[in-house]
Amino acid sequence: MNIYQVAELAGVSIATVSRVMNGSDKVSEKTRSRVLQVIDEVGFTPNVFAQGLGLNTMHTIGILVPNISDIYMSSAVAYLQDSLAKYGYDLLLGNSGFEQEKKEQQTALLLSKHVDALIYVGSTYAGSGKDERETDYIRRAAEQVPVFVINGGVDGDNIYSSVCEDEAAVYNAAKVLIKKGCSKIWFLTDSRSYSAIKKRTGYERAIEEAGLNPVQLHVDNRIHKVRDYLLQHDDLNFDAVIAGSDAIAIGVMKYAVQKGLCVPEDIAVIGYNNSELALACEPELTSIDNHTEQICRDTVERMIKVFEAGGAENNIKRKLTVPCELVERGSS
Amino acid sequence: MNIYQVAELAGVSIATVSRVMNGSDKVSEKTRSRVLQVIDEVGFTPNVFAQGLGLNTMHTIGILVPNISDIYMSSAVAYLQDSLAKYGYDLLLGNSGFEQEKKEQQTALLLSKHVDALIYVGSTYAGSGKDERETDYIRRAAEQVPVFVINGGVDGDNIYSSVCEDEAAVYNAAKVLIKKGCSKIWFLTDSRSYSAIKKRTGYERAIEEAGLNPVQLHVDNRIHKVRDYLLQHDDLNFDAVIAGSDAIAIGVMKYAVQKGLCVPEDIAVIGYNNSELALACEPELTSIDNHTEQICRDTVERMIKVFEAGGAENNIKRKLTVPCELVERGSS
DNA sequence: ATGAAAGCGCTAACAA
DNA sequence: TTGTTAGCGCTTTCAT
Repeated sequence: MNIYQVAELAGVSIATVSRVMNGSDKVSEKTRSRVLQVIDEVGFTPNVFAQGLGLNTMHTIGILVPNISDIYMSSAVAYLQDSLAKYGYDLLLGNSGFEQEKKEQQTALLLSKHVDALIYVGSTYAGSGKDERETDYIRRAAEQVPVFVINGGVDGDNIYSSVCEDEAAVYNAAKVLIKKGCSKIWFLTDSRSYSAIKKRTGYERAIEEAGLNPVQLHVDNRIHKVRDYLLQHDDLNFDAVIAGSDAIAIGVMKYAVQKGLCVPEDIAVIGYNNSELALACEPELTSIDNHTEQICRDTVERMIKVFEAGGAENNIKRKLTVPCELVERGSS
Repeated sequence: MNIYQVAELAGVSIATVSRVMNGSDKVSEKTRSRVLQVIDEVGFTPNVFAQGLGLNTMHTIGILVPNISDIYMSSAVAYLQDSLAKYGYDLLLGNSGFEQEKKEQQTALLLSKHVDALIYVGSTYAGSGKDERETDYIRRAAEQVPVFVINGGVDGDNIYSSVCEDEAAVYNAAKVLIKKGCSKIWFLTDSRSYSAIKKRTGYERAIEEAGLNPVQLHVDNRIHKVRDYLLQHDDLNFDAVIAGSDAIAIGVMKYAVQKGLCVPEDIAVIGYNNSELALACEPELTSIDNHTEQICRDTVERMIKVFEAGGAENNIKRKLTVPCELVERGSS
């Protein structure tokens, strides 16, 4: 069923049908209702390809995540999907992994589908901050469509980012541990991304201010991997750990169990993301919540505004900063 | 950059460029390499809308999940995405929730984007099994594109489903508990879907065979909700629980902690899905693994076969049955 | 092996 | 208010 057949049945031209479909006000009530009647009867839906070919949009947003099975990413996608649906946008999903090449490749792929905007979820897309060229592909993408980066700062025209105050969050978390009397506080992370660096900076600042010694370990973001890694080293002597994710934090708790140590008495543990995992362990995990839901919803709101501005000069904020919150539970 | 400009630069007609892009063998080596050269230089990518308009496909698969932030669904999506990418397919994602109306609506939406196939993830799409009409919208969708249901059996033309042997899995799990001496084994679930019913059937069969008394509770799929629900009732007397999900199982463990009961000595617990949550708790959770990864990969393989058959009569299995596996850990 | 041209279904500019 | 028509960029059939 296409627009020609509908036009025929309604006894009007295709232009009129198109007008009705697009809610033009230059159609008489009579005609409109007749056309709507036919549309309804035959169940006509416009062909999105034909629409897209002319308008060069399909009301679809491309979303890139490094790993959709990560509980943090998948919640973000859920929030985005929910917000986008309210504005009638669909979601084309890419899973890019953490490698530069795949990120670029997936970006090209989404762009080739003519998405209306691109949303990158995760600080991995902001690169390590060492080399500007790491994020060049994002700037290139931004030449075609507005780009949004969730939880990562990328500079450039047509790029809008939201970052959470990871540095302050970890700084505060470390302070809390110090105040509780911990003196050998270690920092465990799985990533060398932009946000991982900010976290570390906050960590080091707090530790050094207190005249303590910062120790950082690099581990996999998997519960058992972390536990096993720690068990293999017998030169460990920390009395607290701040982790770059909840899974890592729980890995530390597993290590404690094996060693017969108590959390938080012998080892205090603080995780990151405040995911469902934080509620699963015992004691439950103190975790830094970076307000993903709010960031996602704000991002969609900004996106709509950018669309409305239509590429014109606008005063929409390029960089949004969102505070984190330390959710204290039994592990600290 | 479009095909006309490429043709111009290469000094050939658009037909030839099109042939080169599509790997036709009716192009001389000379011409081919000249065209490829130009394509590469100018970075030409064919417009997918124009392609789609003619061919009515965009090499995109629609995936529907009830809740992408659920760890089980998001892993499934990750596996699907990964397998699909190998065949050059992208993924249009819909989050439908559990309500009939939204499911139908999202289905229509994905179909309107002319996806090449539809994949439903989760037994919720198989309905409760009480009323055939609940799944009519799936059969209607299948008139347009091949439909695949992961973890749910739906009958109909052009519909391919994979179900795991939930009944046998729960039956065996219950047997294991009985053998360990448990006599008050309860079943907790959050769902009334097809697979929930199969699980219950397996549970009841094992319990009744042993001359015991089946008790089923209906709860939310949230750790703390389950714990609080149980805490509010003081007429509970179970010595084992089989749960419809890992989150529910962990909720039970939380209840045990509050009550000062030991797992598995006082209460043995078995979860479902073998997700990351099962590793986060202490003791770690015995859980039924329904081999999502394998199901997802098989589904994609079957999809490709269906495409190759091109709607012709084929002997591709309509219903795939996959066994589950009880992964025993400390909680049972 | 290559080119010309029709057609895919829609939107929007222009005419009436 | 309504209709006519020219694109949008590609694939494919039919000539050559």
